[in-house]
Amino acid sequence: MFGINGLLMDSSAPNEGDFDEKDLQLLEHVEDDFDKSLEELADELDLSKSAIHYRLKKHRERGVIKSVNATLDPLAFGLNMMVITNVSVTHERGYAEEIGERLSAVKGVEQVYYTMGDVDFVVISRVQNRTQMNDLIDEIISIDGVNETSSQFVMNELKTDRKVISNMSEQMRAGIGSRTD
Amino acid sequence: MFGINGLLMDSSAPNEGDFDEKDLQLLEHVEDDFDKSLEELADELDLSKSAIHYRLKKHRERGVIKSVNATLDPLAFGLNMMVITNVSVTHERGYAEEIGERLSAVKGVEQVYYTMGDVDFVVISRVQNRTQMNDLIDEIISIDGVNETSSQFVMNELKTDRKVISNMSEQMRAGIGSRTD
DNA sequence: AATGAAATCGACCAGCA
DNA sequence: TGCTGGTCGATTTCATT
Repeated sequence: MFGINGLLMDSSAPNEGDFDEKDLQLLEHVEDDFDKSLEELADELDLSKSAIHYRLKKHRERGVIKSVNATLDPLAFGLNMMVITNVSVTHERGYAEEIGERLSAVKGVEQVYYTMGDVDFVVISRVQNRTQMNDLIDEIISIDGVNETSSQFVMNELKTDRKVISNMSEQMRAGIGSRTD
Repeated sequence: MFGINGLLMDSSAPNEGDFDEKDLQLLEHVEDDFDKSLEELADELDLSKSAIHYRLKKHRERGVIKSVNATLDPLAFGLNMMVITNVSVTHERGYAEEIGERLSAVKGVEQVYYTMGDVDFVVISRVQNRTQMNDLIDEIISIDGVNETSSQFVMNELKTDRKVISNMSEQMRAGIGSRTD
């Protein structure tokens, strides 16, 4: 269950790459901004409006486009403090998954990663003030199996975007579909 | 026009909260799924289609909704390895910002945080294979001013969503607008 | 996989509470 | 300021190639 690739390659079918350059351009565009009209996209990519629509639909059906979401400004809700917490747990195997779920359920927690090495989980959270930060860390510590935590306060979010495609190098773009690991 | 708060309410203004319960519900919905039709949203929130449209437009104009984006599946592009890298830098102040920019520009890097404490940057990256992972870490090390790095391989992404609103506790929801830190 | 026509949906406006 | 109802234009869908 916890194989190296096991959890990353699960259920929702790892869609093998089958993209031409137009697809990558299109996906890069909509990843960055889904408000663009079909016409704009059609012009930029030199395709007909219908073709754009057809491709988008296909990518949705195949799960390449998982969803379309509004991106909200956390500051608009007073969420101006961010913390990165390293969590180590007591190694009674089997509990890891449950602890991960518990961590994910803590209010204010935004990201949870299970990692190899001495630190077991990396938890990224967002809160409004110091009181909430203390409460959040207390809640994490109180989870059964959590051994030790150490937190770093984020002073500046330099990059937070999830732009999968524009983050890729040329090499990565070339490597789509090929499995050379 | 420019009252007591005038200067605080300017242009790029961290938008002070001014949300009723309907706003929060609406924003929670569109943050989770922007594909819902105005009609669906109108039904769920007991408002007219026009009212939903009106509110969404307002939130956009105020920057509460920063953008609308397609969320892509990284696995569809073979990006099935994730690394969290702690980067410490030589403390010649003033360089930090430039180093942050350089880190952000490295292909494959998804998130960069500048933190307090002994570790200076936390960098989260996504690559397709071990070769790319090594290349990426080499590139980070080669950045001028970077002192030391230590990386953790991510075995499982338990939570990666940026659902600002659904991640908030009741206390946080109540705390919108009030500044009690 | 792409097209064009027909049905559906969202954007905008003037007016109103 | 927030909302309504109606109109117009854009988008989605579908039958065809």
